[in-house]
Amino acid sequence: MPLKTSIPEITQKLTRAGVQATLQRVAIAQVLFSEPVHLRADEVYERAQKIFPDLSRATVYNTLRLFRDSGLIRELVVDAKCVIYDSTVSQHFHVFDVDTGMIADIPADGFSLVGTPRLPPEWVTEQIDVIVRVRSRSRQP
Amino acid sequence: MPLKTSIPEITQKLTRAGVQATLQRVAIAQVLFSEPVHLRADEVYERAQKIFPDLSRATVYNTLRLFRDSGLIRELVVDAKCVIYDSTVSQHFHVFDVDTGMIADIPADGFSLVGTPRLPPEWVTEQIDVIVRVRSRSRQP
DNA sequence: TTCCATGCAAAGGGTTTGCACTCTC
DNA sequence: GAGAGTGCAAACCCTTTGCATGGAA
Repeated sequence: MPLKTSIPEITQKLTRAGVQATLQRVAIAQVLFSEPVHLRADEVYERAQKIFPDLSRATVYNTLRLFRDSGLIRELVVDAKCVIYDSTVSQHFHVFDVDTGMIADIPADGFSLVGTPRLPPEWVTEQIDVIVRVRSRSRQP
Repeated sequence: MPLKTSIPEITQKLTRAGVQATLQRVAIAQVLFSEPVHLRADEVYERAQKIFPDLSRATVYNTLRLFRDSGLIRELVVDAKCVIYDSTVSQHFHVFDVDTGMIADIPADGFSLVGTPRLPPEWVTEQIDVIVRVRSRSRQP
C-alpha cells in the first residue's frame, strides 16, 4: 500500500510521461496516484474538486483521456455505462460484481493466462483485459 | 460453420429458452443465429429490418436484452460506446482492434486461462471475459 | 378477456465539443 | 505572443422508458 504521494513526486511523474503539470492535472493525479484505485470519471471529479474546487467536468474527462493515452492509467470498460480508471497499469485481472458495480483486483496466485494468442503478425497486442463477472450468491436468480 | 437456420429451428430454440416466438423476435433471431456473429445493436436492427421491415429500434433493444437474460446471446462490452452481441455463448476469448472496432474470436489453441480465481465463497462467477486489445502495426504510434 | 409484445417519441445520462478566456513557456 | 490548457454550456449518441395500440393465449 503506497502512502500519500507528494506534489513534487506527482509533478515529476507527469513530466516524465510527457504531460505538462498544471494545477488541475496535479489535483487529478493526486486522486489517482496516492494509492491504487478503481474510479469512475465522476468519482475522480468529486474527489479532485475537494483538492482543487474550481475544476470542471470537461477538464476531468480531458485529463483522464490524456493520462490514459500517456500510459499513466488504464481504462477498464466493465459496463456500457461504466468506464473505470485504474491507477495500476501493470498486467492484472479484475473481478466485477454485476449487481453492485464493485470492482477489485484479482490475486494472481492460481489463476493466470497461459501462452500467447495466435494472431496475424500485423497485429500488436496493446492490452489484455480479463474480467471475471460475479454475482453475490444471495442475489442469485 | 453452421448453415442458414430454418424458421422452425429458430422458433424451437426460442421456445426452449422460454422466449415467446413472435415475428419480430424470429427475425432478430435469424440475424443472430444463422451463423456466429458479433454485432452492435444498430447492426442487428439494420439486418433484421431487411427481414421484417416494420420493426422498431425499441423492440430490437428489448429483444436483445431478453435474449441475453435468457442465455441465448452474450453481451460483450469492448468499448464504452460499443456493446456487442455475440451469438456464441460458450466460453471463448476475443480480439478487438482498438482502431477499427473489429472483433473476432480467438482460436483456443495455445492460449488459455488456467486455474480459478480465488474469490470469497459468496461470489458466483457468471462469466469470464478475456479481450485482447490489438492495434495494426501500420497504425502504431 | 387478460397479458404480453410492439411502436413511437420523448427522456435519460455519461461523454464530447465549440468557443472564449487564461495561463505557461 | 504563440500554443496549451481550462471552463461553461450545449450538443451528441446510444439506450431506456411511458404509454397507447395490437396481437396471442
